[in-house]
Amino acid sequence: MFKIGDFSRIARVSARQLRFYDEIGLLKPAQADPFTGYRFYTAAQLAQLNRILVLKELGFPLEEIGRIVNDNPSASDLRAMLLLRRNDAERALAAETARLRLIETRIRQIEGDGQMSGEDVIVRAEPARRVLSLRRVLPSFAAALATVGETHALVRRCVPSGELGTLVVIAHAQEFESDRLDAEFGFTLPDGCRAKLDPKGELTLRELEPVPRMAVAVRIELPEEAHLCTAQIGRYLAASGEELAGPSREYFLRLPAADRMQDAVVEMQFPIRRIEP
Amino acid sequence: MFKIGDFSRIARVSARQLRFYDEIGLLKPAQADPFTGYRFYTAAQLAQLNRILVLKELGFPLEEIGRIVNDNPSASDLRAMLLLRRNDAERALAAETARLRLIETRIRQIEGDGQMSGEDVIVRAEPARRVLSLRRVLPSFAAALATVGETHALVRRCVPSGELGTLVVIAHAQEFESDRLDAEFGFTLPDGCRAKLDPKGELTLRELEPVPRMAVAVRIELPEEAHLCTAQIGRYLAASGEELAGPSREYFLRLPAADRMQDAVVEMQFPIRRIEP
DNA sequence: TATTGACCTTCACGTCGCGTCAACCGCGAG
DNA sequence: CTCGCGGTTGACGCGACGTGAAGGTCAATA
Repeated sequence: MFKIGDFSRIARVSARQLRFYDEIGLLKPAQADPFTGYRFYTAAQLAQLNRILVLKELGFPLEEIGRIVNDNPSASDLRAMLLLRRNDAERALAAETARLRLIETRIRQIEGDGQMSGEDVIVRAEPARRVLSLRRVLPSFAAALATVGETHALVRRCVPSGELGTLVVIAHAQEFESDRLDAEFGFTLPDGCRAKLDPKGELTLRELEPVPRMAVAVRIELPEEAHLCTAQIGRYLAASGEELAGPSREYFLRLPAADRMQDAVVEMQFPIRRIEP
Repeated sequence: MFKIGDFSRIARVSARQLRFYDEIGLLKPAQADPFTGYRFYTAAQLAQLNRILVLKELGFPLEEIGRIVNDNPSASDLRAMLLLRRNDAERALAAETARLRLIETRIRQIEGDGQMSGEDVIVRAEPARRVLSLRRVLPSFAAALATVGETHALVRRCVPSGELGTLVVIAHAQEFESDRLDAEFGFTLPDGCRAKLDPKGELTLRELEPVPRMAVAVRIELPEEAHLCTAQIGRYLAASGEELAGPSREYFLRLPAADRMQDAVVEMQFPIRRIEP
C-alpha cells in the first residue's frame, strides 16, 4: 500500500493526475480511508497505471482508455481501434507537416523580401458549384464590364430573384491579352434552385469543377488595380513553390451597381498545385 | 457594410467565430447598432480577417495574433516569432511522428502475436543520479541477496537516515551466467545530501549517467520470476525495432524486509536505442 | 507542547478556440 | 397577426489536466 505521494514518485506521475484519474473512474485506488479520505494504491496498480500511460501515449482519449482497460477487448477489436488511431495520427501528422512547410515558406519570404508579402493570401478548398453562364471573347475591359450587365439581365429572366447566387467571372485565356479577353460570365445557383433555361438563349447551365487547393485573395479596390492583388498571389506562389493549375475565377461577393465598381468586393481565386508533385 | 451573416458567408467563417473574435478584441466590427447590437463589418475588414486566418494557420495563438495585427511588428521581429513557431511546429511534428511509429509498432505486434504484448512497457528518459555503491562478482543469487543486506548496512553508516534514496542494482555482465553475477549494488542519494565517505570502505560515490530512452517495466513478483518481466521487455524490443544499449538497472521502489522479497516493487530499466540509427 | 512543514482532502477556476444550446428580440412576409 | 429568419447575449462543454485556496492530518522537531 502506498500513499498517493509515494505512488506518485514511484510512478513518476503527478498526484494531481492520480486524483483526476480517480475522479473520472479511470484508476481508482485500491483502498481509501473513510475518515481522512486518503487514497491507498497497491503495487499491482502500478502495472495498471503503466498500461494506461502506454495507451495514452498511443493517443487514445482517456475515456476510451477506460473502456479498454475495463472491457479488456479482444485482439481483433484492439487492432481495429489501433487502425482508427493510426488514421487520426496520420492526418495529424500531415497537418503538422503542412503547417511546418507554411511556416518555413513565410520565413524564406521574409528573409528574401524583408517583409511578409502574401499576408492576405489564404489557401482553401473550393467545392463544386452550379453556374449559369456564357462565354465570350471580348476586345476590351469596357466590353467585359458591359457583358457583366448583359449576363445579369439574362440570368434574372431564368432564375427567381432571391435564388440568385453571386457573379463569377472565369478567365479562360492561356495568356493575358487585353484585346482578346476570353472570359466566362455567370451566376452561381444555390443547391435546389432550378432555373428555367431558355433553349435558344446563350446561357448554359454547367457544373464548375471543385478545386482542392485554391489561393484566394480579396480585392476591394477598383478592377483596374487588380494587379496589386495578383502580385500578392504571385509572390505567394513563388515563395511557397506552387504554380497555377487552371483558369482563375473572380467571385463578386457583393455585386455593385454598374457605375460603382469601386464598391465591389471581389474574391480572386487561383487554382494551385505544388511544383514537382 | 455587411451584417454578420453576410460577412460570415463571404469570409467562410462562422458567425460564432466572428462574435468570439469581437469579444476577445481580435476583430471588432467597424460599427455596431447601439439599439439592436447588430454588428456591421466593412469590406476592408475582410482583408484584415484573412490576415488573421493566415496567422492562425501558421499556428499562432489568437492572443499573439492580436498583438501582431495591432502592433504591426517589424520584419525582423516577425521573423523571430516565426522562428519560435517553427521550433514548436518541429517538436509537434516529431511528437506526431513518434506517436505514429508507436501505433504501427503495436499494430504489427498484435498481428504477429495475436495480442498486445509489452503492454506494460513504457519508455522514458532517466536523469543522472548520484549513487553510493559497491561492485562485486558473485557466485549465486543468494549471495547477491546477502550483498543487498550488506550494502544497506554499509550505506546506513555513511548517510543520515531519512536522506537515503532507493536501492539500485546494476547488472554489468555482458552475458548472463548464474554463477558469475557481475553486479553493482547501491543506494541513490537525493540532491544536496552529502555522505560521509569512509576512505578505507568499499563504497564509492559516483554519478550514474543519464539515459535518454529507457524501457521500463515494473515487477511485483518474486525475483525468481523476473523472466516474465524481461520477456515482456524482449517482446517489446523485437516489435519496435530497438536493442539494448547498456547495463540494465533494477530500482527497488520499495525496499522489502530481507525475508519478504515477495513484497518488493522493482522497476526494471533497460537502456535502449533504435537499431540502425 | 507547540509548531513547523509535509501531506492530504475537496472545491473551483483557467487553459484554447470555438460549437452548441437556450432565451429573447426585431424585422419583413404571408 | 403570426411565422420564421436572423440577430443578440449568456452559459455550458470539450480534453487533460495545472494551479491555487481553504482547511484537516500526520510525523518530527524545538
